[in-house]
Amino acid sequence: MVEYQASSLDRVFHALADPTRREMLRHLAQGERKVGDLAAPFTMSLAAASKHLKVLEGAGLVSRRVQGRLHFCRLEPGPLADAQAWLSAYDRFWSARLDALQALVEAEEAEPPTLSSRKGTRK
Amino acid sequence: MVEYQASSLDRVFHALADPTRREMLRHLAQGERKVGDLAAPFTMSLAAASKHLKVLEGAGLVSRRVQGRLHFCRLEPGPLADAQAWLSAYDRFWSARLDALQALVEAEEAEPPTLSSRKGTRK
DNA sequence: ATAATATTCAACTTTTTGGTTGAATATTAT
DNA sequence: ATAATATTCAACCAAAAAGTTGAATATTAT
Repeated sequence: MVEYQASSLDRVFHALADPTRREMLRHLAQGERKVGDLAAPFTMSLAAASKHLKVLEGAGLVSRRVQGRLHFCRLEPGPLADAQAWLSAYDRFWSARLDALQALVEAEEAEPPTLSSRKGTRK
Repeated sequence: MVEYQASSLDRVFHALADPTRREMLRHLAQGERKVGDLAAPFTMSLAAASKHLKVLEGAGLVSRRVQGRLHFCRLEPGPLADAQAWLSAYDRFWSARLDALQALVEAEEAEPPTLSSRKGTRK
């Protein structure tokens, strides 16, 4: 292994690979939340939830503002945009796939099925 | 932990969280590749690279066609689209951020900064 | 000052991950 | 038949991840 340092994308995708953390982000999308509020929906201990939050922070997906004993977390969307940018390099693949499907459908619409047409009759 | 089964998104994001695997996808974006060709750029053993491929397959990101002793891998873009769909739920956050920036820039272009200009002037 | 609340920290456990090596399997070439 | 090639499999190892519990810290309320 000996990976001296995980890249930013490594950390972001890793952070997103856990359902607890994705759920936390979903809540944060509604606005700022206290650590305790973010932890509440889960059955795990508060310490465990706190660790998940640290992973999200480590990936830059969450920032925190401490006010007294309360820690308010907020969503930081930048790294999500980075992930999306990486994925968008592959857009052409599924758009190509969809284009092919659509072309098929349109061809069928233009030329309605006859007795000789094979299994593609829809609607 | 006790996670009885990882969800599809879990597997996809996990697969993307490793730079070796992302690099393999990048090569696969050029077209079909043999296992050996995919492994070649890396210093790790072939067995290790083969395991990475299995993770990609497990996430549905790669399929394989065996022809004699050659295994040809191809990119399966569907799960990437799923990941992108999940991320797109957060589009509004960074677009909001960018809109704010753009508004600032446009405001500066329209009305060049003066001594009295504050930061909130829009359109 | 004491108690309650919000959160982290430290130590520990179990599972998963990412890597190794050597042997096994299957296919193709000589 | 033998050798070379392409790939996986199995056993193992070390490090990281995900969880636990109990103690520590800091803040607010009584």
